[in-house]
Amino acid sequence: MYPYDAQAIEAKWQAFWSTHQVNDLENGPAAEDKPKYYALEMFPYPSGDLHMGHVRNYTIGDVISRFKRMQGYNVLHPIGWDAFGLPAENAAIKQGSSPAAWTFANIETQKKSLARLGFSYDWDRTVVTAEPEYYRWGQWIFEQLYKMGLAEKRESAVNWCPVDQTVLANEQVIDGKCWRCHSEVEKRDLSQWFFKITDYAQELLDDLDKLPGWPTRVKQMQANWIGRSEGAEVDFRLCRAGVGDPEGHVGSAADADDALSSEAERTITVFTTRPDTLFGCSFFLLAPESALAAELTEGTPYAAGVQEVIEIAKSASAIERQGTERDKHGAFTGRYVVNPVNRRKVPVWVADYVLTDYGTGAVMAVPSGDERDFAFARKYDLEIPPVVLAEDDPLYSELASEASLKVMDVPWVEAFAGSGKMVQSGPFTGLTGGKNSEGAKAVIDWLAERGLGRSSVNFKLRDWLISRQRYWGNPIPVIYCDHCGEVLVPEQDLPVVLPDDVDVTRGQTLKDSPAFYEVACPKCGKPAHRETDTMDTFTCSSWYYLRYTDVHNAQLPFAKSAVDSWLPVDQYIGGIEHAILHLLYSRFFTKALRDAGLLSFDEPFTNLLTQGMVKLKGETMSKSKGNVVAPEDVIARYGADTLRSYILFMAPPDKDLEWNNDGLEGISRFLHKVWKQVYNLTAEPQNDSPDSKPAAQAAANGADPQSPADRELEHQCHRVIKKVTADIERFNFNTAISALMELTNSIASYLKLPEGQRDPELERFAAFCLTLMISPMAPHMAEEMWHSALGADPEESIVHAPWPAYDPDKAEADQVEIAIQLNGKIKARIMVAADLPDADAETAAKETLSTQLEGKTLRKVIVVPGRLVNVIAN
RNA sequence: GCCCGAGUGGCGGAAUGGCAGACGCGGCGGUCUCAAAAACCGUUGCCGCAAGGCGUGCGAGUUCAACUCUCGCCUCGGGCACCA
Repeated sequence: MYPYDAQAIEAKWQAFWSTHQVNDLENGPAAEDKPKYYALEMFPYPSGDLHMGHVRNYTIGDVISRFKRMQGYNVLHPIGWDAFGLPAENAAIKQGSSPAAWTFANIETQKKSLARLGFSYDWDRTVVTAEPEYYRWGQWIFEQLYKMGLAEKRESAVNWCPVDQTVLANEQVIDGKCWRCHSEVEKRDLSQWFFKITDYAQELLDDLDKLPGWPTRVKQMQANWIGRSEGAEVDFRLCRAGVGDPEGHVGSAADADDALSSEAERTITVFTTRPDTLFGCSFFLLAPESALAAELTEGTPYAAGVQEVIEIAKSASAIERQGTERDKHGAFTGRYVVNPVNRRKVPVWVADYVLTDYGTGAVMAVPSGDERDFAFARKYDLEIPPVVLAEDDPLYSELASEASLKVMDVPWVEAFAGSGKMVQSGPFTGLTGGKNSEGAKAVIDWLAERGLGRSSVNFKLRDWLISRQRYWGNPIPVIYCDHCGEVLVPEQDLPVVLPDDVDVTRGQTLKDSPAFYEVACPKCGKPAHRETDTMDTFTCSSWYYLRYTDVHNAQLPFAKSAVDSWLPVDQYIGGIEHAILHLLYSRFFTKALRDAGLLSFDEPFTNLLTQGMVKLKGETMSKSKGNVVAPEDVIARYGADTLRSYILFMAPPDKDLEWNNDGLEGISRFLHKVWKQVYNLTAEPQNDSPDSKPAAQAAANGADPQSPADRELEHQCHRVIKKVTADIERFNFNTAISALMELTNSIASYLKLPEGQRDPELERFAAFCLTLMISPMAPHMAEEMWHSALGADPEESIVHAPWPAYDPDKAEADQVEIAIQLNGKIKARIMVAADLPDADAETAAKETLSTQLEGKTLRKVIVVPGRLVNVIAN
């Protein structure tokens, strides 16, 4: 035996794995009879070297990959880089270099670190999104989506980050701030490219049910984000201008008749989830910045009021967004609409809490049933007629059978938004009211019969804004021609290559590269210019997992046969921060590409593991806080195997991990112990069998243990194989390592026996088990022991060794300790045979408790085999 | 406000409704050593000399038996939030 020198061993085997390409996927016929397994970790963004979060993510994926390989799967385990994006530009500006130089240098750094950690990637399948071989196909996919009507350019109010000088998708605005630089996001009206993810809103929601292997938390977050609401559209007729009282209060039915009969004005449709409260609608609201509000008030004395609300909304947004209770602002427009259900004439106001881009931008206000409308009505002194009441409300007994509106104001301090009984609601009075209630359905039916409304569904999800006014991204393959308009770059001209003559350090953009910008129209040949926006980096990461299956394809982004045989990803692993962003976009891409006929599955990731963060003293590690533990420092001191094992052992993978240097010492001690034991176990003089494969032989033959100590060690080996196998399958890596520690403790006891009393075959078997089982976590050390202690074929890697099997009989103990309870309280523990019949266990328990049972009446005896006997007596 | 999680020794954490605290860290005691480190051995939930008692955020309930299931709270973490 020689001392465990992690640095030397790790360098040696990393070189071996690299030259022998042990982790490359065998695509040959030999692999065809093996089941496929696609293990994937979210690829890194190359911003500097790897941090502990990466190490955790990739260690988990590596253990799963190695384990599955040993179990006989054909494992696809690739890596790549999400290489476009703003940080590269910012770094380039800061350092006076180029985004490409910075990015590719970081990729080299990370590549070395990944190799230094011993991760078993198929390096032949690496994908880098900033390389034309990859982004070409991103452009191609854009064109497919365009042809399907899923990509379009349109004018819209969009999120604009003034610091990063670009627009942002809804998903990239967190609490009103830019997800990257945290500056306040503004609204701007711009013409931008969108992917129509909303076309898939319903399917994206429904198919969450097809993902039992995803954490409920993530599914819940996506469901919230998609935000489906069921309800109805209701048509309100706008009264002719000049009708109504100037106060802006509810008018009479006669007024309404007058307004409607004299001139059929336009219809304004609203969306509501509470059609059952329609009778309680006492005013009507428009978003202040809506075109309709401007149109209705233009040239009237009310225009100034509306303008004021718009100003308030703009100026106060920063502060008010932070507050829990935002003050509401509104103004009367001078106009009225007619409530279709009772023909009451209600005033139209603008209110800053009405969103332009949800529903129709217009709202029927029911102050008695909606908190916001209630607050607005109180502030502007508008009527609050009660229409849905809780049955224990004192008002209810008074109004239970009242069909017409009598009570115009509720005495409450807040709105009642719950389920209750409908009152003052004409023919619907007495029905149950509430979301999706019988009353709501009855009102929808009534409206639908008369053509005044219809059931409807709304989503919070917005289309995905993919334009970015930045250089370092995938160019949008579109040319603008004065004659032909918007023209796609012909497929044979792809990729549109990102030019390298743009100097971002001088604030240049793609427009400043004439060679890029000035171009002939592909249709008419006349001078035209290219789109200068690039695509959101999330478009690059929405399909990289497909490209891995067919990285070198020069005809297509991937062959259908390749993705259909490898996908969906069996296990995806990454951080919770992508619960909505990347994971929602990727699901959308998969569905869109399926509809384009490019693949034939519905969901990209069957199982998802969201790993917890690595923290130091309760805080997230970050360079700016200066509380970073650098992986390279830990590797330099202890080696990669120790770091990997430590990170697996300290916490279950989905929980946050608190960094602790003492724990690191502990795991290091454990690995040294394993090393020492494996060499001690195999140090016995061997029976001169140089040619055979002793390890495999030991496993096949098993041992023939004689002594109780032999039987105990053998049992422990089988028990631990069973446990470690089950634990890794459930990703309980921490308890898998605990079980291996237990095995080393058993081996330590066995090794205390004098040499003559130990069975060399059994010792080899124990060494064999320990080495194989630790190999997914500590692969370098395992590989060294596999060869130098267990005598494996010098050309073969432990990567390809089969996972050890256990004998179910031997995995169970012969003797077990059972608890003897009297009335549920433990009184004694006794050793019995594991297969002791219940009747005998009962007898043994009664004997044990004989003195305590004296003078008592036996009521009942419960025997749980192998665990306990509970005697009930009094 | 709404929706998810999570609360177990000094610490990280274990427990298909069946012996709470596996495993590790730390602590204490010891062997070896001139000494220390390393290594190894023993011990370690709390109170108690002991017998024994108390213990999984709090309060009820179901059960022979509850960390685990049910109901009602408390605290912490996360997500969403004027979505009609």
